Amino acid sequence: MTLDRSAAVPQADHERAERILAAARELLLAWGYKRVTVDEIARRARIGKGTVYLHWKTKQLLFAELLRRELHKALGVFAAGIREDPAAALPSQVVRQVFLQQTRDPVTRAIHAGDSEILGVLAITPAGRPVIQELGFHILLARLVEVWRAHGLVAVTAPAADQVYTIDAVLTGFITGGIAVPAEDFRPDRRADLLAHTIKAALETSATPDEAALRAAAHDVLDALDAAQGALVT
Amino acid sequence: MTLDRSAAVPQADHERAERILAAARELLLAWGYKRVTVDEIARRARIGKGTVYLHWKTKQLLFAELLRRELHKALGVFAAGIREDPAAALPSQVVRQVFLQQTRDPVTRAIHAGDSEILGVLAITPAGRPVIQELGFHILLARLVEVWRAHGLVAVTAPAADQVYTIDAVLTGFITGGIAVPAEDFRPDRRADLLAHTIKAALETSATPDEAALRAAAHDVLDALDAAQGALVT
DNA sequence: TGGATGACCAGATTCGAAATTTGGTCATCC
DNA sequence: GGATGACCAAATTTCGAATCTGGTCATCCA
Repeated sequence: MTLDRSAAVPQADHERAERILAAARELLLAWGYKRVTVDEIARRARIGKGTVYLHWKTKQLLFAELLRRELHKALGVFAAGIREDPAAALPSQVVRQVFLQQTRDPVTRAIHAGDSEILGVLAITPAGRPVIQELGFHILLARLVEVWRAHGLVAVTAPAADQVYTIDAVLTGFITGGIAVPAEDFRPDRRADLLAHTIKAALETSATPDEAALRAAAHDVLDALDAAQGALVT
Repeated sequence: MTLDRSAAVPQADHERAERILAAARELLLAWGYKRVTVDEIARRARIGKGTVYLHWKTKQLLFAELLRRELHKALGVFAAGIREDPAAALPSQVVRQVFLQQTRDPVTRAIHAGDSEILGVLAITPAGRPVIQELGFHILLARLVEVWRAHGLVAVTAPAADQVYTIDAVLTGFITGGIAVPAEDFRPDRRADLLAHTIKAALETSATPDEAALRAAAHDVLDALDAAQGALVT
Protein backbone atom coordinates (compact mmCIF):
# COMPACT_ATOMS: atom_id res chain seq x y z
CA MET A 1 0.00 0.00 0.00
CA THR A 2 2.38 2.67 -1.15
CA LEU A 3 -0.50 5.07 -1.60
CA ASP A 4 -1.45 4.76 2.04
CA ARG A 5 2.12 5.37 3.12
CA SER A 6 2.83 8.39 0.93
CA ALA A 7 -0.45 9.89 2.13
CA ALA A 8 0.12 8.85 5.71
CA VAL A 9 3.46 10.53 6.10
CA PRO A 10 2.40 14.14 5.33
CA GLN A 11 -0.70 13.43 7.40
CA ALA A 12 1.46 12.38 10.32
CA ASP A 13 3.68 15.38 9.69
CA HIS A 14 0.71 17.70 9.79
CA GLU A 15 -0.67 16.21 12.96
CA ARG A 16 2.76 16.45 14.55
CA ALA A 17 3.08 20.10 13.60
CA GLU A 18 -0.27 20.71 15.27
CA ARG A 19 0.95 19.02 18.44
CA ILE A 20 4.06 21.16 18.44
CA LEU A 21 2.06 24.35 17.96
CA ALA A 22 -0.37 23.37 20.69
CA ALA A 23 2.50 22.72 23.08
CA ALA A 24 4.10 26.02 22.09
CA ARG A 25 0.84 27.89 22.69
CA GLU A 26 0.39 26.40 26.14
CA LEU A 27 3.93 27.20 27.15
CA LEU A 28 3.77 30.70 25.66
CA LEU A 29 0.84 31.61 27.89
CA ALA A 30 2.30 29.92 30.94
CA TRP A 31 5.85 31.24 30.74
CA GLY A 32 6.18 33.82 27.99
CA TYR A 33 8.29 33.51 24.84
CA LYS A 34 11.66 34.03 26.49
CA ARG A 35 11.33 31.32 29.10
CA VAL A 36 9.92 28.72 26.73
CA THR A 37 12.64 26.35 25.52
CA VAL A 38 12.52 24.34 22.34
CA ASP A 39 13.46 21.34 24.45
CA GLU A 40 10.37 21.75 26.60
CA ILE A 41 8.13 22.17 23.55
CA ALA A 42 9.51 18.93 22.12
CA ARG A 43 9.03 17.13 25.41
CA ARG A 44 5.37 18.18 25.59
CA ALA A 45 4.82 17.16 21.99
CA ARG A 46 6.56 13.88 22.86
CA ILE A 47 9.14 14.13 20.10
CA GLY A 48 12.85 14.81 19.96
CA LYS A 49 14.10 18.37 19.94
CA GLY A 50 15.67 17.95 16.52
CA THR A 51 12.28 17.06 15.10
CA VAL A 52 10.98 20.56 15.84
CA TYR A 53 13.64 21.84 13.46
CA LEU A 54 12.33 19.57 10.71
CA HIS A 55 9.23 21.81 10.73
CA TRP A 56 10.64 25.28 11.38
CA LYS A 57 14.08 26.70 10.83
CA THR A 58 14.12 28.63 14.11
CA LYS A 59 12.19 29.09 17.34
CA GLN A 60 11.10 32.52 16.16
CA LEU A 61 9.62 31.19 12.93
CA LEU A 62 7.69 28.56 14.87
CA PHE A 63 6.11 31.21 17.05
CA ALA A 64 5.57 33.55 14.13
CA GLU A 65 3.40 30.88 12.55
CA LEU A 66 1.60 30.37 15.84
CA LEU A 67 0.70 34.06 16.00
CA ARG A 68 -0.41 34.11 12.37
CA ARG A 69 -2.66 31.13 12.99
CA GLU A 70 -4.21 32.67 16.08
CA LEU A 71 -5.08 35.81 14.17
CA HIS A 72 -6.31 33.71 11.25
CA LYS A 73 -8.61 31.82 13.57
CA ALA A 74 -9.91 35.04 15.14
CA LEU A 75 -10.72 36.47 11.70
CA GLY A 76 -12.62 33.27 10.96
CA VAL A 77 -14.72 33.79 14.07
CA PHE A 78 -15.57 37.34 13.01
CA ALA A 79 -16.53 36.13 9.54
CA ALA A 80 -18.78 33.43 10.99
CA GLY A 81 -20.58 36.01 13.10
CA ILE A 82 -21.22 38.19 10.07
CA ARG A 83 -22.45 35.28 7.98
CA GLU A 84 -24.93 34.53 10.72
CA ASP A 85 -26.09 38.13 11.01
CA PRO A 86 -25.13 40.83 8.49
CA ALA A 87 -25.64 43.50 11.15
CA ALA A 88 -22.39 42.25 12.70
CA ALA A 89 -20.64 43.89 9.75
CA LEU A 90 -21.41 47.36 11.06
CA PRO A 91 -18.31 49.23 12.24
CA SER A 92 -19.43 49.41 15.85
CA GLN A 93 -20.23 45.71 15.88
CA VAL A 94 -16.98 44.65 14.26
CA VAL A 95 -14.98 46.71 16.72
CA ARG A 96 -17.09 45.29 19.53
CA GLN A 97 -16.27 41.74 18.46
CA VAL A 98 -12.57 42.54 18.14
CA PHE A 99 -12.62 43.88 21.66
CA LEU A 100 -14.45 40.89 23.09
CA GLN A 101 -12.23 38.49 21.19
CA GLN A 102 -9.17 40.09 22.75
CA THR A 103 -10.76 40.07 26.17
CA ARG A 104 -11.30 36.34 25.86
CA ASP A 105 -8.09 35.24 24.20
CA PRO A 106 -4.76 36.09 25.84
CA VAL A 107 -2.73 35.41 22.70
CA THR A 108 -4.50 37.83 20.40
CA ARG A 109 -4.64 40.34 23.21
CA ALA A 110 -0.90 40.05 23.64
CA ILE A 111 -0.49 40.54 19.90
CA HIS A 112 -2.60 43.68 19.79
CA ALA A 113 -1.19 45.12 23.00
CA GLY A 114 2.36 44.28 21.94
CA ASP A 115 2.82 42.65 25.34
CA SER A 116 6.53 41.96 25.53
CA GLU A 117 6.09 40.16 28.83
CA ILE A 118 4.43 37.38 26.87
CA LEU A 119 5.78 37.86 23.35
CA GLY A 120 9.36 38.73 24.23
CA VAL A 121 11.29 39.68 21.12
CA LEU A 122 8.27 38.80 19.00
CA ALA A 123 6.49 41.90 20.30
CA ILE A 124 8.56 44.04 17.97
CA THR A 125 9.51 43.14 14.43
CA PRO A 126 13.08 43.40 13.16
CA ALA A 127 11.97 46.66 11.54
CA GLY A 128 11.08 48.02 14.99
CA ARG A 129 7.30 47.99 14.52
CA PRO A 130 4.65 46.30 16.67
CA VAL A 131 3.85 42.72 15.52
CA ILE A 132 0.25 43.68 14.94
CA GLN A 133 1.39 45.87 12.03
CA GLU A 134 3.47 43.05 10.57
CA LEU A 135 0.37 40.88 10.65
CA GLY A 136 -1.47 43.36 8.47
CA PHE A 137 -4.06 44.56 10.93
CA HIS A 138 -3.84 48.15 9.73
CA ILE A 139 -4.26 47.05 6.13
CA LEU A 140 -7.42 45.17 7.04
CA LEU A 141 -8.69 48.13 9.05
CA ALA A 142 -8.08 50.52 6.17
CA ARG A 143 -9.86 48.17 3.78
CA LEU A 144 -12.83 47.86 6.13
CA VAL A 145 -13.19 51.62 6.38
CA GLU A 146 -13.13 51.79 2.60
CA VAL A 147 -15.90 49.22 2.36
CA TRP A 148 -17.99 50.89 5.06
CA ARG A 149 -17.68 54.22 3.27
CA ALA A 150 -18.56 52.71 -0.07
CA HIS A 151 -21.75 51.30 1.42
CA GLY A 152 -22.70 54.45 3.25
CA LEU A 153 -22.27 52.94 6.70
CA VAL A 154 -19.79 55.58 7.80
CA ALA A 155 -19.82 59.24 6.89
CA VAL A 156 -17.73 60.14 3.85
CA THR A 157 -17.45 63.76 4.96
CA ALA A 158 -14.32 63.01 6.98
CA PRO A 159 -11.12 61.61 5.43
CA ALA A 160 -10.85 57.84 5.55
CA ALA A 161 -7.39 58.02 7.11
CA ASP A 162 -8.82 59.99 10.03
CA GLN A 163 -11.46 57.37 10.58
CA VAL A 164 -8.93 54.55 10.51
CA TYR A 165 -6.81 56.36 13.06
CA THR A 166 -9.81 57.10 15.26
CA ILE A 167 -10.93 53.48 15.32
CA ASP A 168 -7.43 52.32 16.13
CA ALA A 169 -6.93 54.85 18.92
CA VAL A 170 -10.33 54.25 20.51
CA LEU A 171 -10.00 50.47 20.29
CA THR A 172 -6.53 50.64 21.80
CA GLY A 173 -7.79 52.84 24.60
CA PHE A 174 -10.51 50.39 25.53
CA ILE A 175 -8.23 47.38 25.30
CA THR A 176 -5.53 49.03 27.36
CA GLY A 177 -8.26 50.14 29.69
CA GLY A 178 -8.22 53.72 30.84
CA ILE A 179 -5.48 54.74 33.21
CA ALA A 180 -7.10 57.19 35.58
CA VAL A 181 -10.21 55.12 36.23
CA PRO A 182 -9.90 51.61 37.66
CA ALA A 183 -11.16 49.39 34.82
CA GLU A 184 -12.01 46.41 37.00
CA ASP A 185 -15.29 48.06 37.94
CA PHE A 186 -16.63 47.29 34.45
CA ARG A 187 -17.40 43.86 33.07
CA PRO A 188 -16.01 43.16 29.60
CA ASP A 189 -19.32 43.27 27.78
CA ARG A 190 -20.27 46.54 29.41
CA ARG A 191 -16.97 47.96 28.23
CA ALA A 192 -17.66 46.47 24.83
CA ASP A 193 -21.00 48.26 24.76
CA LEU A 194 -19.39 51.58 25.61
CA LEU A 195 -16.80 51.02 22.92
CA ALA A 196 -19.45 50.15 20.34
CA HIS A 197 -21.46 53.22 21.29
CA THR A 198 -18.42 55.43 20.94
CA ILE A 199 -17.50 54.08 17.51
CA LYS A 200 -21.11 54.30 16.35
CA ALA A 201 -21.47 57.88 17.48
CA ALA A 202 -18.13 59.00 16.15
CA LEU A 203 -18.27 57.33 12.75
CA GLU A 204 -21.49 55.71 11.65
CA THR A 205 -24.08 57.56 9.63
CA SER A 206 -27.24 58.28 11.55
CA ALA A 207 -29.55 56.70 8.99
CA THR A 208 -30.38 53.06 9.72
CA PRO A 209 -29.12 51.04 6.75
CA ASP A 210 -31.73 49.03 4.89
CA GLU A 211 -31.49 45.25 4.75
CA ALA A 212 -30.19 45.09 1.18
CA ALA A 213 -27.43 47.62 1.75
CA LEU A 214 -26.41 45.79 4.89
CA ARG A 215 -26.18 42.48 3.05
CA ALA A 216 -24.09 44.02 0.30
CA ALA A 217 -21.78 45.61 2.84
CA ALA A 218 -21.50 42.36 4.78
CA HIS A 219 -20.46 40.63 1.59
CA ASP A 220 -17.62 43.05 1.02
CA VAL A 221 -16.58 42.94 4.66
CA LEU A 222 -16.38 39.16 4.38
CA ASP A 223 -14.22 39.57 1.28
CA ALA A 224 -11.90 41.85 3.20
CA LEU A 225 -11.67 39.36 6.06
CA ASP A 226 -10.96 36.59 3.56
CA ALA A 227 -8.20 38.61 1.97
CA ALA A 228 -6.68 39.30 5.36
CA GLN A 229 -6.82 35.62 6.21
CA GLY A 230 -5.20 34.81 2.89
CA ALA A 231 -2.33 37.16 3.67
CA LEU A 232 -1.72 35.20 6.88
CA VAL A 233 -1.04 31.78 5.37
CA THR A 234 2.62 30.91 5.08
CA MET B 1 15.56 95.27 61.09
CA THR B 2 14.32 92.03 62.57
CA LEU B 3 11.23 92.21 60.39
CA ASP B 4 13.28 92.28 57.22
CA ARG B 5 15.34 89.33 58.33
CA SER B 6 12.48 87.11 59.44
CA ALA B 7 10.80 87.83 56.12
CA ALA B 8 13.97 87.46 54.10
CA VAL B 9 14.89 84.01 55.34
CA PRO B 10 11.70 82.17 54.26
CA GLN B 11 11.91 84.17 51.03
CA ALA B 12 15.40 82.83 50.40
CA ASP B 13 14.22 79.37 51.42
CA HIS B 14 11.40 79.54 48.94
CA GLU B 15 13.58 80.68 46.10
CA ARG B 16 16.05 77.93 46.90
CA ALA B 17 13.31 75.31 46.85
CA GLU B 18 12.33 76.56 43.40
CA ARG B 19 15.91 76.21 42.19
CA ILE B 20 16.04 72.66 43.51
CA LEU B 21 12.74 71.75 41.83
CA ALA B 22 13.86 73.31 38.56
CA ALA B 23 17.08 71.31 38.65
CA ALA B 24 15.16 68.16 39.50
CA ARG B 25 12.76 68.71 36.60
CA GLU B 26 15.59 69.20 34.11
CA LEU B 27 17.38 66.09 35.28
CA LEU B 28 14.19 64.05 35.40
CA LEU B 29 13.55 64.67 31.71
CA ALA B 30 17.18 64.18 30.75
CA TRP B 31 17.94 61.06 32.75
CA GLY B 32 14.75 59.66 34.27
CA TYR B 33 14.07 59.33 38.00
CA LYS B 34 16.34 56.39 38.66
CA ARG B 35 19.49 57.89 37.20
CA VAL B 36 19.05 61.29 38.82
CA THR B 37 21.13 61.61 41.98
CA VAL B 38 20.42 63.97 44.81
CA ASP B 39 24.05 64.99 44.59
CA GLU B 40 23.61 66.12 41.00
CA ILE B 41 20.42 68.01 41.83
CA ALA B 42 22.28 69.84 44.60
CA ARG B 43 25.19 70.60 42.29
CA ARG B 44 22.86 72.12 39.68
CA ALA B 45 21.09 74.16 42.34
CA ARG B 46 24.53 75.22 43.58
CA ILE B 47 23.94 74.10 47.15
CA GLY B 48 25.19 71.29 49.33
CA LYS B 49 23.52 67.91 49.15
CA GLY B 50 22.48 68.12 52.81
CA THR B 51 20.56 71.29 52.04
CA VAL B 52 18.17 69.38 49.81
CA TYR B 53 17.20 67.36 52.86
CA LEU B 54 16.34 70.54 54.73
CA HIS B 55 13.45 70.89 52.28
CA TRP B 56 12.31 67.30 51.72
CA LYS B 57 12.75 64.20 53.83
CA THR B 58 13.51 61.93 50.87
CA LYS B 59 14.23 62.00 47.15
CA GLN B 60 10.80 60.51 46.49
CA LEU B 61 9.00 63.25 48.39
CA LEU B 62 10.92 65.88 46.44
CA PHE B 63 9.79 64.40 43.15
CA ALA B 64 6.27 63.81 44.43
CA GLU B 65 5.98 67.54 45.02
CA LEU B 66 7.42 68.21 41.57
CA LEU B 67 4.73 66.05 39.96
CA ARG B 68 1.99 67.68 42.04
CA ARG B 69 3.19 71.11 40.96
CA GLU B 70 3.31 70.17 37.29
CA LEU B 71 -0.26 68.95 37.40
CA HIS B 72 -1.27 72.01 39.41
CA LYS B 73 0.24 74.25 36.76
CA ALA B 74 -1.50 72.35 33.96
CA LEU B 75 -4.87 72.72 35.68
CA GLY B 76 -4.19 76.45 35.92
CA VAL B 77 -3.65 76.61 32.18
CA PHE B 78 -6.95 74.85 31.54
CA ALA B 79 -8.73 77.23 33.88
CA ALA B 80 -7.21 80.26 32.15
CA GLY B 81 -8.44 78.99 28.79
CA ILE B 82 -11.96 78.59 30.12
CA ARG B 83 -11.96 82.05 31.70
CA GLU B 84 -11.02 83.47 28.34
CA ASP B 85 -13.70 81.51 26.48
CA PRO B 86 -16.47 79.60 28.25
CA ALA B 87 -16.81 77.29 25.24
CA ALA B 88 -13.51 75.75 26.37
CA ALA B 89 -15.51 74.20 29.23
CA LEU B 90 -17.30 71.82 26.86
CA PRO B 91 -16.29 68.19 27.36
CA SER B 92 -14.77 67.83 23.91
CA GLN B 93 -12.78 71.01 24.37
CA VAL B 94 -11.52 70.13 27.82
CA VAL B 95 -10.39 66.73 26.64
CA ARG B 96 -8.81 68.36 23.61
CA GLN B 97 -6.80 70.68 25.85
CA VAL B 98 -5.73 67.84 28.11
CA PHE B 99 -4.48 65.96 25.08
CA LEU B 100 -2.58 68.95 23.68
CA GLN B 101 -1.14 69.75 27.09
CA GLN B 102 0.25 66.24 27.33
CA THR B 103 1.56 66.37 23.81
CA ARG B 104 3.48 69.49 24.69
CA ASP B 105 4.73 68.68 28.15
CA PRO B 106 6.76 65.51 28.70
CA VAL B 107 6.28 65.51 32.47
CA THR B 108 2.49 65.51 32.52
CA ARG B 109 2.52 63.04 29.64
CA ALA B 110 4.76 60.74 31.66
CA ILE B 111 2.38 61.10 34.60
CA HIS B 112 -0.69 60.21 32.58
CA ALA B 113 1.00 57.43 30.65
CA GLY B 114 2.60 56.04 33.80
CA ASP B 115 5.91 56.05 31.92
CA SER B 116 8.25 54.14 34.22
CA GLU B 117 11.18 54.87 31.93
CA ILE B 118 10.98 58.47 33.12
CA LEU B 119 9.19 58.16 36.46
CA GLY B 120 10.90 55.01 37.73
CA VAL B 121 9.35 53.90 41.01
CA LEU B 122 7.17 57.01 41.01
CA ALA B 123 5.11 55.56 38.15
CA ILE B 124 3.35 53.27 40.59
CA THR B 125 2.24 54.25 44.07
CA PRO B 126 3.02 52.10 47.12
CA ALA B 127 -0.56 50.86 46.82
CA GLY B 128 0.21 49.56 43.32
CA ARG B 129 -1.86 52.11 41.41
CA PRO B 130 -0.76 54.48 38.63
CA VAL B 131 0.43 57.87 39.93
CA ILE B 132 -2.26 59.64 37.99
CA GLN B 133 -4.85 58.08 40.29
CA GLU B 134 -2.93 59.17 43.38
CA LEU B 135 -2.99 62.70 42.00
CA GLY B 136 -6.77 62.65 41.91
CA PHE B 137 -7.30 62.82 38.16
CA HIS B 138 -10.21 60.38 38.26
CA ILE B 139 -11.87 62.38 41.01
CA LEU B 140 -11.64 65.53 38.90
CA LEU B 141 -12.93 63.68 35.86
CA ALA B 142 -15.90 62.29 37.78
CA ARG B 143 -16.69 65.76 39.11
CA LEU B 144 -16.51 67.29 35.63
CA VAL B 145 -18.92 64.71 34.23
CA GLU B 146 -21.27 65.52 37.09
CA VAL B 147 -21.09 69.22 36.24
CA TRP B 148 -21.54 68.65 32.54
CA ARG B 149 -24.59 66.50 33.18
CA ALA B 150 -26.07 69.03 35.58
CA HIS B 151 -25.81 71.69 32.90
CA GLY B 152 -27.16 69.52 30.13
CA LEU B 153 -23.91 69.45 28.18
CA VAL B 154 -23.75 65.67 28.13
CA ALA B 155 -26.65 63.28 27.87
CA VAL B 156 -28.03 62.08 31.18
CA THR B 157 -29.54 58.99 29.57
CA ALA B 158 -26.34 57.02 30.14
CA PRO B 159 -24.87 56.40 33.60
CA ALA B 160 -22.27 58.93 34.65
CA ALA B 161 -19.78 56.18 35.51
CA ASP B 162 -19.96 54.91 31.93
CA GLN B 163 -19.21 58.36 30.62
CA VAL B 164 -16.25 58.79 32.93
CA TYR B 165 -14.86 55.46 31.83
CA THR B 166 -15.43 56.27 28.16
CA ILE B 167 -13.63 59.59 28.38
CA ASP B 168 -10.72 57.99 30.18
CA ALA B 169 -10.41 55.12 27.72
CA VAL B 170 -10.68 57.31 24.63
CA LEU B 171 -8.26 59.88 25.98
CA THR B 172 -5.80 57.16 26.90
CA GLY B 173 -6.11 55.63 23.46
CA PHE B 174 -5.30 58.91 21.75
CA ILE B 175 -2.43 59.69 24.09
CA THR B 176 -0.93 56.23 23.75
CA GLY B 177 -1.55 56.55 20.06
CA GLY B 178 -3.11 53.63 18.26
CA ILE B 179 -1.03 50.53 17.85
CA ALA B 180 -1.94 49.18 14.46
CA VAL B 181 -1.71 52.50 12.64
CA PRO B 182 1.54 54.46 12.66
CA ALA B 183 0.64 57.61 14.61
CA GLU B 184 3.45 59.74 13.24
CA ASP B 185 1.40 60.41 10.12
CA PHE B 186 -0.84 62.76 12.12
CA ARG B 187 0.14 66.09 13.60
CA PRO B 188 -0.84 66.60 17.25
CA ASP B 189 -3.60 69.11 16.60
CA ARG B 190 -5.15 66.93 13.94
CA ARG B 191 -5.19 64.08 16.43
CA ALA B 192 -6.63 66.49 18.99
CA ASP B 193 -9.41 67.34 16.55
CA LEU B 194 -10.23 63.70 16.00
CA LEU B 195 -10.27 63.13 19.74
CA ALA B 196 -12.55 66.13 20.31
CA HIS B 197 -14.88 64.95 17.60
CA THR B 198 -15.05 61.49 19.12
CA ILE B 199 -15.83 62.79 22.59
CA LYS B 200 -18.38 65.23 21.24
CA ALA B 201 -20.16 62.56 19.23
CA ALA B 202 -20.08 59.97 21.97
CA LEU B 203 -21.14 62.15 24.88
CA GLU B 204 -22.31 65.67 24.18
CA THR B 205 -25.94 66.49 23.65
CA SER B 206 -26.79 67.46 20.11
CA ALA B 207 -28.41 70.76 21.06
CA THR B 208 -26.06 73.75 20.97
CA PRO B 209 -25.96 75.16 24.50
CA ASP B 210 -27.04 78.76 24.85
CA GLU B 211 -24.62 81.40 26.07
CA ALA B 212 -26.03 81.61 29.59
CA ALA B 213 -25.98 77.86 30.21
CA LEU B 214 -22.42 77.75 28.91
CA ARG B 215 -21.33 80.49 31.29
CA ALA B 216 -22.96 78.76 34.22
CA ALA B 217 -21.32 75.46 33.30
CA ALA B 218 -17.95 77.13 32.85
CA HIS B 219 -18.29 78.56 36.34
CA ASP B 220 -18.80 75.12 37.86
CA VAL B 221 -16.03 73.61 35.76
CA LEU B 222 -13.70 76.30 37.08
CA ASP B 223 -14.80 75.43 40.61
CA ALA B 224 -13.99 71.78 39.98
CA LEU B 225 -10.56 72.71 38.62
CA ASP B 226 -9.97 74.91 41.64
CA ALA B 227 -10.90 72.10 43.98
CA ALA B 228 -8.56 69.73 42.15
CA GLN B 229 -5.77 72.28 42.40
CA GLY B 230 -6.48 72.70 46.08
CA ALA B 231 -6.12 68.96 46.62
CA LEU B 232 -2.65 69.16 45.08
CA VAL B 233 -1.06 71.60 47.50
CA THR B 234 1.07 69.95 50.14
C1' DT C 1 17.58 4.52 3.59
C1' DG C 2 15.43 8.45 5.12
C1' DG C 3 13.15 10.38 8.91
C1' DA C 4 13.82 10.88 13.97
C1' DT C 5 16.81 11.70 17.68
C1' DG C 6 19.61 13.64 21.46
C1' DA C 7 24.63 14.49 22.39
C1' DC C 8 27.09 18.27 21.39
C1' DC C 9 28.78 23.16 20.67
C1' DA C 10 29.04 28.17 20.61
C1' DG C 11 26.94 31.99 22.03
C1' DA C 12 23.71 33.93 25.15
C1' DT C 13 22.09 34.28 29.77
C1' DT C 14 22.36 34.01 34.62
C1' DC C 15 24.76 34.06 38.96
C1' DG C 16 27.27 35.92 42.61
C1' DA C 17 30.71 38.15 44.95
C1' DA C 18 33.44 42.19 44.84
C1' DA C 19 33.50 46.97 43.68
C1' DT C 20 31.06 51.08 43.16
C1' DT C 21 27.34 54.21 43.72
C1' DT C 22 23.96 56.78 46.21
C1' DG C 23 20.15 58.04 49.54
C1' DG C 24 20.25 59.84 53.80
C1' DT C 25 22.71 61.47 58.37
C1' DC C 26 25.17 64.39 61.33
C1' DA C 27 29.47 66.36 63.31
C1' DT C 28 31.53 70.39 62.00
C1' DC C 29 32.02 74.91 60.38
C1' DC C 30 31.03 79.74 59.38
C1' DG D 1 21.81 78.06 63.76
C1' DG D 2 21.61 77.21 59.01
C1' DA D 3 24.60 75.11 55.45
C1' DT D 4 27.74 71.65 54.26
C1' DG D 5 30.10 67.47 52.60
C1' DA D 6 32.50 63.43 54.71
C1' DC D 7 30.64 59.42 56.02
C1' DC D 8 27.84 54.99 56.31
C1' DA D 9 24.78 51.28 55.18
C1' DA D 10 22.13 49.63 51.66
C1' DA D 11 21.33 49.34 46.96
C1' DT D 12 23.16 48.87 42.44
C1' DT D 13 26.50 47.75 39.05
C1' DT D 14 30.35 45.01 37.29
C1' DC D 15 32.35 41.21 35.39
C1' DG D 16 34.11 36.70 35.11
C1' DA D 17 32.58 31.98 36.01
C1' DA D 18 28.96 28.78 35.64
C1' DT D 19 24.87 27.46 33.44
C1' DC D 20 21.51 27.26 29.93
C1' DT D 21 19.60 26.98 25.30
C1' DG D 22 19.00 27.57 20.19
C1' DG D 23 20.50 25.15 16.56
C1' DT D 24 23.40 21.24 14.23
C1' DC D 25 24.51 16.78 12.74
C1' DA D 26 26.47 12.09 13.31
C1' DT D 27 24.09 8.20 14.55
C1' DC D 28 20.42 5.19 14.85
C1' DC D 29 16.57 2.48 13.78
C1' DA D 30 12.10 1.06 11.21
